[in-house]
Amino acid sequence: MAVAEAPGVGTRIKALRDGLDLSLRDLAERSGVSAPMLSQVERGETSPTIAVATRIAAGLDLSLSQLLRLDESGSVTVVHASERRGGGGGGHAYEVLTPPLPGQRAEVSEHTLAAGAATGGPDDPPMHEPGARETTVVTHGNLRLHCDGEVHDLAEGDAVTFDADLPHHFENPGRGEARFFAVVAAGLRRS
Amino acid sequence: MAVAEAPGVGTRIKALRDGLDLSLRDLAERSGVSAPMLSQVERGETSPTIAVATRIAAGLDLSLSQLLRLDESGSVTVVHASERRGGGGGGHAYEVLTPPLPGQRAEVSEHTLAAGAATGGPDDPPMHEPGARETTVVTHGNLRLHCDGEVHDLAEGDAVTFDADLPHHFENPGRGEARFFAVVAAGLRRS
DNA sequence: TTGGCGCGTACGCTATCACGTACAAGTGTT
DNA sequence: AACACTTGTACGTGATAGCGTACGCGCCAA
Repeated sequence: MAVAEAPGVGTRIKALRDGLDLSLRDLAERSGVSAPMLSQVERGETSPTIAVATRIAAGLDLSLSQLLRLDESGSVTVVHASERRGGGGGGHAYEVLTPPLPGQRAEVSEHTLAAGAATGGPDDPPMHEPGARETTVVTHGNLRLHCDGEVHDLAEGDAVTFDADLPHHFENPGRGEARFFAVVAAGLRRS
Repeated sequence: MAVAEAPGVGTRIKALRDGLDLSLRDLAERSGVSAPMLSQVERGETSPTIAVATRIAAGLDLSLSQLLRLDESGSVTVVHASERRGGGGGGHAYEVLTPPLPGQRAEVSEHTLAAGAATGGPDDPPMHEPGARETTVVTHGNLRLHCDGEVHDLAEGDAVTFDADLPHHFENPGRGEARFFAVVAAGLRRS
C-alpha cells in the first residue's frame, strides 16, 4: 500500500521544506516525525497516516487541508476587462474575473441584476459543491439574499458570507439595477 | 499510533455516511476500504493513511481536502458598509469585508491607493502564509503589480490572480486615486 | 591530504494499519 | 416460534508504516 493516491503530496512537502530551507532533520524536529519517514513520504515510498500527515503539515506551518490543496501552478494571470467570460439571462448577467485554471481556489465574478430579477428561484438545487463558501459584496444598488429559508437585505457596500452549498439565490428588490461581486471559495475536485 | 490528531475526521465520516443513508458495507463497496476499517476509523481506533483516507472521501463524493475542511457552522454573516474593519496609511487605505470568523476561507477587502502610493515596497517580506493565492480586481483607476521580480499593469476592470506568498506589492502609477478589491484565498489555521 | 560535519537514505525491528472471517444483535417475514 | 437478512464490531493474520541506528556521500576547514 505504498501507492500514493493523493498525487504529489510527497513532492509538495519537499518543495515546501526546500522553500523554508529546512533539512529533513530540521523538519523532523519541528513536526515530531522521523527524518527517514519524511524521506519515505517525500519519495512516495509510504503513505503517511492522517495523524502523521497532520504533524508534517504543522511542521510546515500549515493545516493538513492547506497542505492537500496547495497548488504548484503559481504564475501571475491577468484577466483584462475585455477578456472576461460572461453569461446569464433573464435580467441576470455575470462575468468571471478569475482564470479558468485547475486548482483555482476562489472564483471571483461580477454580476448585474436588473430591477426585480433574481439569480435563481426558491426551488433551485444548490449550485455549489459541499463545503463551498461564498462572500458577496454589493457595489451598486440593493440586494436581497434568500438562503436556507432566511432572508437578508443588503445595501450598497454591504457584504455577506455564507455556505454556498445551501440552497440560496439573490434578488434585486430595488427600482434600479444592482451590481455585486461574488467570491466562491471551494476546493475544486482534483483531477 | 491510534491517537486521532485530525480531530473529528472519524465522526465527520460517520455523519456524512449517515447523511447519505449508507451502511458501512455500502461505503466499503463505494470506497474500496473494508467495512471493519471504516468502523475503526469512525470510532477513532485507527488513523488511516492518506491513501486510504482519499478513497474514503471519494466514496463520499468528496476530495480529501474537502472532507478535512468541512465545517458544520454554516451561518450567514452580514458585514454592513458601516461595520467594515479598516486600516492603512501613507496613501493606502483598506477595509475588510469578510467577518473575522475562524475557518474563513477567503478574505475580501477593498483598498484605496492615492496617486503615487504603494501597498508596500520592493524589499517587503511576503505578507501571506505559504499557499495563499490572491485575486485583485481594479474597480477604479490604474494599478501596477510588482510580483516576484515581474511588473504587470492593470486597467480599470482588469483582474489578476497570483500566489500571494510571493513578494509582491501594488502601486498606483496614475494621476488619480485607484480602488481595488483584493481576495486572498487561504485556509486559516484551524483552532 | 585528513577529519569533521551535515545531509539523505538503507536497513532491521516493532507497532499499527487493513483485510477477511465470523460473531452477536436487531429487524422483518412467514 | 423459526428463519433470513442487515448491521456493526471482535478477532487473527499479513502487510506496511514509523522508528532508531548506521551508512555513504558531499562539502568545508585546517
